[in-house]
This record gives sequence, structure tokens and C-alpha cells, in this order.
Amino acid sequence: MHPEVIKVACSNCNLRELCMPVGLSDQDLTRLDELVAVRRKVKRGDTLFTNGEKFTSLYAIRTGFFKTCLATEDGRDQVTGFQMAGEIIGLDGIVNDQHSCDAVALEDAEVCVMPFDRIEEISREVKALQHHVHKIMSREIVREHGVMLLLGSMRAEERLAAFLLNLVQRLHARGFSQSELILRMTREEIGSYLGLKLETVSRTFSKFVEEGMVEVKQRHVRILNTDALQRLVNNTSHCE
Amino acid sequence: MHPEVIKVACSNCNLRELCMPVGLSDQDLTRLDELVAVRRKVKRGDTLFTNGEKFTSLYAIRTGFFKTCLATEDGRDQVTGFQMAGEIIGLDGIVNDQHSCDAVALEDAEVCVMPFDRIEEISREVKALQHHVHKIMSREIVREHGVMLLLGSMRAEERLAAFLLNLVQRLHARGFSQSELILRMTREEIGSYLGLKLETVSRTFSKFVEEGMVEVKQRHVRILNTDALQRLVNNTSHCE
DNA sequence: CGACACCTTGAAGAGGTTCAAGAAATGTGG
DNA sequence: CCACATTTCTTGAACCTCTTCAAGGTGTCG
Repeated sequence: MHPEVIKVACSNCNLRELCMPVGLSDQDLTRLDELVAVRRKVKRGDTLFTNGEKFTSLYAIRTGFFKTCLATEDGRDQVTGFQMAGEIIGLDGIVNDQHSCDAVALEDAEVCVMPFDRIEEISREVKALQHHVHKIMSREIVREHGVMLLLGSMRAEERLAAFLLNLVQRLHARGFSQSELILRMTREEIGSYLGLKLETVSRTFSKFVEEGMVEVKQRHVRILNTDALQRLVNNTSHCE
Repeated sequence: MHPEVIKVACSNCNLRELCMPVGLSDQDLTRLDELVAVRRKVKRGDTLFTNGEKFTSLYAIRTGFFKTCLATEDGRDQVTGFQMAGEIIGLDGIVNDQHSCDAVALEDAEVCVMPFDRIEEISREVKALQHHVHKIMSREIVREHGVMLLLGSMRAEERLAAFLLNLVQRLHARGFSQSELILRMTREEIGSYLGLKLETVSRTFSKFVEEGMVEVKQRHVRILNTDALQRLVNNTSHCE
């Protein structure tokens, strides 16, 4: 099915601290290596899984960048998140044993395939892994609360500012610049995630540039004034 | 601390099939009874937990109705969900060992307090419970995806229609009417959840009444035309 | 019964969308 | 490697939905 697969081990993966629990005994670490069945490469534009597909595994992103999106029959389309190296995707599939959204690679990517029954099996023996899995799911719930706050109460500028700050913050945690980033997604995908039309995203970028808060050359963004963006997000002037 | 507490057992709770896994052996059922430490009553308007509070337990709602909401320092306030009997709240607290939102009772309520370390302990022994916990968290993630779709791509009428249909559907699953319901929340709370102002919620209700889709007397709502509401939600005319 | 919270409705206004056109970047095939 | 097709991005102008502000009505609870 997927010819692009390689056997691997977690215990000496350089991303381990991002996607796995820390402070394990050697014994537990050995158990952990049984977690990842194989790796899988996903070409840009291809899907890792799609809505309706049988759920078998969670995926830890090793390299590359994904979006997850919900497409309904009637043509609505909502990007529910963007995921980068060290993050886990596929959690949506557990409840009904099938995925309820699409995961699309926005650049060539490689993931670790972790069969979920194996995760549950090892979780029953390794407390730290069990708690880690719970934390990952809880983190996703809290993240989505934040998106609801964004979609429910912020104006366009505030949304885009929050989006940019969130992206650089996550990239910075991975060793990239605090102020510079390359957007892996189109204006339309940003818009879908933020509940805005692509034109509004574009206009808002232009506004930020005019005001000297960022430099934008297509998908290259340099943040010139983090504080100003942060102030936008924390703005009290539009709320009761 | 909480004087209103009573010792109880899950195994013969009439809500068990809503919040607990089914098809357990008698032995497993006995283990399950260790799950609920106590029950706790929460008066209307009081909080079950608040943002920043130390996380210790998940709560299964026995009776009553809650909202969870996110209030930021700068005055933003977002209702992230409404919860009714048989539903589990508190999942947000796992990731950082403290709650990240407030849970407020919208009517007098009673919950089963399930200390999370005990949940994890028993999960390691009872496979069905382990998987059940995973499903509950995954379900919450998927539910929030749906809210993101709503907030990101629907217009006011569509949002309110989706909201009403979701509520009656859940109430119906609990043995209540398919067409009649009493709203436990204010227009403002509905608006916060749906990303609308209370006036817009009120106007949209009035519009539905004019069009003969529902009857509304304050918080009493009778749905006269479910299909019409459903068609609104599935409307293709405003999407690409 | 009076105070307070909640709801409804109107009118004006703002923010975002839609439609449209053109420019810039990207990818493809010869 | 260049020319062309395609995708992506930007910007303008008109329009529309929802918000804001305001006033009055309804319901509820001590």
C-alpha cells in the first residue's frame, strides 16, 4: 500500500522530547520503541488520512507541515488546524473508529505511524506514556478552546495577529527564528482557519505592513513588532 | 470544603450507559465503583471549577446543566460548550494540571467526582475503561471541530439552526422531546457560544418564528419544522 | 410590588464579503 | 531553459450581514 516505509526507533529520535514523555527508565524506553511501526512519507498535496477512512494509528510528524480540514457535502470547508514537526495528528479518529477530517501535507513530510492499539497496550504498562497520551488529547482540546475564542470574539486583525504569534512561537520552540517565518499555506487556507475570506487576509497583511508591524513578501513574513501584535490580540477596546 | 457530598456506586446508576463503557464483567463493574469518590451538588450560578484552579478530577454530570467558558483578562468571554446529564467535563485540566476554563451551573446540578489519578489507575487494569476515556476525549475534539466549522463558515441563521438541532438531538437521546426544549441559557450565552451578539440571536429567533419554523416563548422553544432547520444548516447557496 | 435581569425591536453604522481585474509567483512541457 | 498556463496574491468598489446604540417591554424573584 505505502511503499515509502522504514523501520525506526523512538529512543534516539531527536524529536522525542516533543512527542514523547521524558524521564523514562531504559526499560520503558525499550517498550516505547515498539510504538512506532513504521515511518511513512507523504508528498506535498497528498493526504495522510481522509474523512471516513478507518482509524488505525496516530501519527507523529517528523518533518513537514500539515493542515487538517473538515469538508462537508454541502461545500463548506474548514481548516481545523496546522501541524508541524513533533505534533501528533489523528486523534479525531478514536471516537468512531474512523477519521472525521482530512490531513493534507502542505510540504513533503514524513510521519511516524503509531498503531493505536499498540499505544493503548503500552499505555497500560507504562504510566508515563498513559499520562502523556492524556495530556496530548487535553492539549488539543485546550487549543481548540483558543480557536473558538478567536473565531467567536476577535476581529480580523486580531485573528491574524494571534495566528502569526502562535506560528512563530511554535516554530521558535523548534529552534527557528522568533521573528521570521515562511507560511506553508495559502491565504485561502489561513482564511479558512481564521473564519475570513482570503481577500480579508491579504488586506489585513497589507495593513500590518503599512503600520510597520511586519514585512511580507508572499509567504515570507518577518515580524518587526511583536509587542504591537500582542497588544492587538489582548486588545480590550472592543470588548465589554 | 464541599459539605454537599454523598458516597455512591456507578454499577447501578441509571446514567451509566451514557458516561461509562458498556458490556463489562461483574468484576470490572466492581472496579468501576471505585472511580467515583463522591457526588457534589452545585447550585445554579455557582462554579464547579474555575480557570487556574488545580485539576484533580473529571466530573460526570448526573443532573443539571452547565456551560464552560473562557474569560480572558482583557474582557473577552467565550462560551465553549453547554453540557447536560451524562456528559463529562474537566478534560481541559489534564494538560497543565490546572483548569483552563470555568464550568458554571446554569441550573441546580449534581455531579459525580472522579479523581483523575484513580481513572488512570483503573484504566491500566480495565481495557474497556481505558478505551472509553480515549473515546470521550476524542469525541470532545471532534465536537469542537464542528464548532469551528460553525464559527468559521456559517451565517447567523445557520448557526442558530445548528445549535437548536444539536440541543434537541442530545435531549432526545436522554428521553426528552424531539421538538420541544427549554433553554437553560440566556440569549447572551447562546450568542457567545455562536459568535453572535445577543440582539442577533434574538432577531434570528424572531425570524424563525415569522417563517413558522419554531415557536418561541422566552426560553420555551418548540421546533415546528426540523427539516427546514436542517436545510438551513446544510445550505449550499452561500458556499463555493 | 418594585427592582433587576432578560428579551425584543428599530435605526444607523462598521467590518467583512463579494465581484472583478490585474499582477506576481509557480509549475509544466516542449 | 524559456514560454505559457495556472495558481496565488493584491487591490478597488459596491454591497450585505451583523453590530452598536437606544428604548421599551416582559418576566422573575425577593
